[in-house]
Amino acid sequence: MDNSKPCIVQHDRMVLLECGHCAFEEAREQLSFYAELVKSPSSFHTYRITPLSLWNAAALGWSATRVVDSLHSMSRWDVPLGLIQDIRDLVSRYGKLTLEVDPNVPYQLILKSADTQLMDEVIQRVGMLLLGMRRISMTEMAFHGARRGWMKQELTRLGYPVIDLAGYDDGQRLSFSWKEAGAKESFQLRDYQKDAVKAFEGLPGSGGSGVVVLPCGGGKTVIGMAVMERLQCETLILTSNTTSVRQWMDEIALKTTLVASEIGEYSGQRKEVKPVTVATYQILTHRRTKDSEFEHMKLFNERQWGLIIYDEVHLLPAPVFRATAEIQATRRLGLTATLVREDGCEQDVFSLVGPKRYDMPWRQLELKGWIAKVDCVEIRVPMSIDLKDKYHCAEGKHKFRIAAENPAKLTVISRILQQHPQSCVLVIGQYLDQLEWISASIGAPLISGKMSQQERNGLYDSFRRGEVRILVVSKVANFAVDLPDASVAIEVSGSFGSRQEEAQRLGRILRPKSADNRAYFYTLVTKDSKEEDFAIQRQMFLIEQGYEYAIQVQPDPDMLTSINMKDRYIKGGHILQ
DNA sequence: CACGGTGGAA
DNA sequence: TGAGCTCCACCGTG
Repeated sequence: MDNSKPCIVQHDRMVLLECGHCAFEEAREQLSFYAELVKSPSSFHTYRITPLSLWNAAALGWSATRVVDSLHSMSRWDVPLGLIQDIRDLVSRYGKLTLEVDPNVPYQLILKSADTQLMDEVIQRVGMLLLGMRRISMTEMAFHGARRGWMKQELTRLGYPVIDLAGYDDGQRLSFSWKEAGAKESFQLRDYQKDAVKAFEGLPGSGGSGVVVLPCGGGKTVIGMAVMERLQCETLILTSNTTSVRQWMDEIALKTTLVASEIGEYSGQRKEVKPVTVATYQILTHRRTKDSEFEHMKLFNERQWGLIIYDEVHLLPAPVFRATAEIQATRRLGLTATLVREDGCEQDVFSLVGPKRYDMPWRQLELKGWIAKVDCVEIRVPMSIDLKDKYHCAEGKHKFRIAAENPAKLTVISRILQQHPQSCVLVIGQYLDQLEWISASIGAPLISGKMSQQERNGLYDSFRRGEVRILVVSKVANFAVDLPDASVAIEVSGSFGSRQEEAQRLGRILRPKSADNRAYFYTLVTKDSKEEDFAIQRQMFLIEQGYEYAIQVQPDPDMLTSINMKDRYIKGGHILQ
């Protein structure tokens, strides 16, 4: 055993990383390339090496040897031989199969592999299902190009992801450029943004489809536009909501020579199809009734798109995968801050949009000063004795809510507000009752989905101007792209364990700060309740990105204090000005 | 036809 | 494990 090493590598593909070890940071960085974090109890982070995590590494150019060497250099004991073999096997599978066009038969593709045994297996496994597929030699199989996406999906499921070299249609040409240097709007791509664009383009023949992972505030729209600018073609942009649709349109009009008449909005309100069209996912998947057809999917074929951009690709809904399978000859760029999905469709993103081409760890952007340095604190707030009784008597499904709405959280909120007397603060939560109560108690306005868009905008503006220092916000914070930036966020409750949600919320305070470039993220969790477990699950993604949550445990309650507090509220008095 | 409100879907 | 929010289509108004 070698205690100078931070990891324990197990034969079941799990890797335990000791927190607080002096080589922790470096090991975390290495693991982030080829493993995914699955658990993070206090003393050891648990990573899992999965086929998909290895294939994404392979797509970034990692060899099996490099993965094994990396593990070996961090492992306390010898890396299990079985695991080494697994890694060699899995990594080698990536690219055993390639997809190319048949130079002789139009619309025909050829699946190739030097491994004839593998070819036999593929024929056996997918051959029956696919009409018109035929073997043309020991190492080659031909099929119709319309099945390209379907084939890639099947082969990934089979465990042999194919490298797609069949190329792309360039689509209708569209000439434009960045607004010229010297103009007021001119700007420079940051180095990492240039790298991301280059990584997406790949070497000639490869690239042209895949995912770029960047934190909130990393400039994803800029990367999308930069890819468009390189390709000079008509482009379809899909994104999550109408505000984001307008943002894309505004950004494009502002930074490029494209003019408004060339940029269309395809949403519930407008149905424009122009050389650059921005649409919501929701309109594509909209159906009048449960089993009528998707009437807007035709958008994919309404023009000769040369590029499709999937903004927030982690939200891509299942029916859009199906449509995506049919347009594999079109270049595809996925953009996201968190490639993790809670529904296990990572594999479909991988096979249909493409592998991860670029990933910038959040902490590296922080070091360079592109985003704020954030202190994350988890505060464990005990329940009063009354509440403990209520909690233990409640049925399973009510327990979580009782814990989440623990009124003792209010004292902590007040204390935090006092600690940051000058800062702009967002109080973010899940339950409207709780938020209304908090809003009334601290005398700060509440923004929820009930509030009209106009009223929201008014409050956003006051907040931006500094007239309102504290905003209480519901789940609107998860969606509202126009919510102003703050430097302190207090999460008072959250949903079961959505890693995405936590990332979104942290993203609200990541924009660089003028003075010391620091921000604070507090998450309030009721001690000894189910909420603790969900909090851990939520935090997973950010821990994977290298954030650490300092844990503060509040002393057990003085029962009188919390009763007093409730009385004061009921009498309508504000606890804090 | 521009609205605001309602109900269904995810 | 479920509450909350958004988006879309429809249907009234004036």
